[in-house]
Amino acid sequence: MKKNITIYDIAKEANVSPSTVSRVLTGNERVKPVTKQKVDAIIEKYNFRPNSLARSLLYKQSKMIGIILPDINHPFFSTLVQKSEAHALSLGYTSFLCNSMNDTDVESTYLQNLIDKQVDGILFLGGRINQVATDPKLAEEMNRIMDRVPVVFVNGEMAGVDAHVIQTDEKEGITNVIDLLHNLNHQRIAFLGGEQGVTSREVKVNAFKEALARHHLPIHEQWIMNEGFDIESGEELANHLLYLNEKPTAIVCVNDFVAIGVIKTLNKFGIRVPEDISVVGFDDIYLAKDFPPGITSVSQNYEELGKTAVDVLVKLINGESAKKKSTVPTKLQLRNSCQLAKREEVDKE
Amino acid sequence: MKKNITIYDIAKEANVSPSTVSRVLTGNERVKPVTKQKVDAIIEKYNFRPNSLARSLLYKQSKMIGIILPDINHPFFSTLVQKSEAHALSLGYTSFLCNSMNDTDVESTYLQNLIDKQVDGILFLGGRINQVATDPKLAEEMNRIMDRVPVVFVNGEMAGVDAHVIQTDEKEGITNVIDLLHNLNHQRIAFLGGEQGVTSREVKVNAFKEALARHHLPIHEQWIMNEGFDIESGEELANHLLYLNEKPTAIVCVNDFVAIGVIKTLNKFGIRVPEDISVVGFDDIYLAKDFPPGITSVSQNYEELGKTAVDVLVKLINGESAKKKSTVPTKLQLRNSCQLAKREEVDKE
DNA sequence: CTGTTAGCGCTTTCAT
DNA sequence: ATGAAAGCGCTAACAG
Repeated sequence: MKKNITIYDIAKEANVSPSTVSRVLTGNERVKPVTKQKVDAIIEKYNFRPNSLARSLLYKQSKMIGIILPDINHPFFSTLVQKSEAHALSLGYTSFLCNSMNDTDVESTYLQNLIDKQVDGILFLGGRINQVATDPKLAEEMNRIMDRVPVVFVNGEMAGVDAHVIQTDEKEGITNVIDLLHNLNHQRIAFLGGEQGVTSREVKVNAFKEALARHHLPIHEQWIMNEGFDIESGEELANHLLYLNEKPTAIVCVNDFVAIGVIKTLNKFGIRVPEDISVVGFDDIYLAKDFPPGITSVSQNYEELGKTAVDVLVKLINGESAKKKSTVPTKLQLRNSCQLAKREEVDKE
Repeated sequence: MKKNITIYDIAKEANVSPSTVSRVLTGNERVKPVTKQKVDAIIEKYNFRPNSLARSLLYKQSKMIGIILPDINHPFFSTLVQKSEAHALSLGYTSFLCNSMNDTDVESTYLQNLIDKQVDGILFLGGRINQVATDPKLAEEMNRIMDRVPVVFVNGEMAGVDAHVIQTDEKEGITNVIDLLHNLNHQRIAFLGGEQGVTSREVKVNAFKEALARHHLPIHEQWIMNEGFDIESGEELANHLLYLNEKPTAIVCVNDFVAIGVIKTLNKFGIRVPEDISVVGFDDIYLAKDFPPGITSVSQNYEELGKTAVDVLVKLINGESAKKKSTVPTKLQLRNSCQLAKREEVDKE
């Protein structure tokens, strides 16, 4: 391994002082063209690059941001993170991606680590900021972190933590779904998936009930079931649903994974989607269009969500003020998993 | 934002010298218990953490590694990266995840960036190390990088670059697949997907042909088609296949995404999987078991692949020697997308 | 236009 | 057991 070359080495070989090399490097101050060329040649020759750690130490900014997320394997997060990372890079920031696997201890470890590494700011997704009931210990920790660097929450909040927030308009998304189903004459609608106490479920359930009420549709509490956010949860919940003797004509799912699980189970029992039951998902992950029959889903505006989050964070880093709460609209993506309610089903009600 | 607190602040408040605080921090040298307690109390009080940039500057190691990957949205990579990141963390290394989106320019940018940030080592996946024909410019760049920090390639190689390599035994995987299909009496087998010139396809195609030959099965060149690695490619290729008047009884796909696309198209034309045509994928992404009818696939040993890669990298970082080339075995995951070839098809041959 | 100097925050000899 | 001083690589005054 080559010895680490420094501006001193360059300076010596060019017969100039380190400051001159530094000036050439930063371009902040004038250097005589001849000198500059000489220095540039040697830099080129050794393929020299300034140590950005040393710079960061001096500038007191590292041009690094941390992104804490609960699961990189989930298409929602991987897509969002990819957009965020790309935008951050275009702004000169390198990202530390930190996979917490939804474990608050891991989150804490990473938060600490990011602070130690002197990141300029942190983007926080999922995990502790998604709990309806905030753990005061975790909030307190969050606040201590925020004393040191700006933090932006994406799709979450914490009681007692006054962070900037970027949010998908989940309520709007679900409302549109119910409007659609209502227009398709569905009257018996279920909501499946998510975990109790996790906001991204609670917000949706509330919007769901509100929209049903507005359309004077019945709310069957036994059709509102939670379990988790993954495919297996969808399978299990659909199983439960099929035990009941009254069955819905449409199922709204907390996300596309759950929708996939639900469709799998329904199909297993010979129930066709959408002919017998309509199913709607949320997130519009890239699979939604490929999983048969093509899942109607609420599309998150990943690009805008990620971009906005990074923009707000960078503003805060630069000491500028930013909107405390930004909401990003959704878009209903129509596919084949929904259709008009069957006539006889409508008559039943 | 709180002023950045340093060991000097701690030292002053504790009436000791900065060196003493440092000693308490590192624990490398003895400090009188009373003094230590006093210092610890103040550290606690201010929630002080040493600036790891300053440390890195001194120690000449940053405890950061870079991971360059082509697409974080692809389950193969997201799973692998997650395993690698977790293992690295357990070894005290924080990871920079760098999404190149398969763009060699972006790769170069990131490589540079990682060097600047003084990472201790780099894990390289996909992209330029997956080309059968290595671009000399890119190889040269790679070599310059390797002069500075250790680099480990995962599932790839570059002509003229003498890097350590961790590889999935793709040949073994495909060979097992053909053995399976042969045992199921398939004689007419196609290979779909991948891009010409990309090793992870070429290796598989070669293994495919070799295995067919070994079983004295015919190789139909028109059934070996490439296009890409995504779902759309699978759909398109299946379309092409259906134009031909001779059709295979089984299709081996370069990966699970292609298999999903193939199944989608076959189903669209009323061809059932596995009743009419058997399909096999590769990677065993988490969807393989969920996409109907459940895709038989070659499972990559993500855990071991990631762990081995990180272990080798860390060895190199520590100046230890490591095996130049490690191969990780695969495991055939049987599901429902393959079955015995239909009798009449067998007779046809 | 360029060199000298000090200092970012930390650790580590070398003294005491 | 502890303090003083030097230095990691770099840049920004301050001189000249």
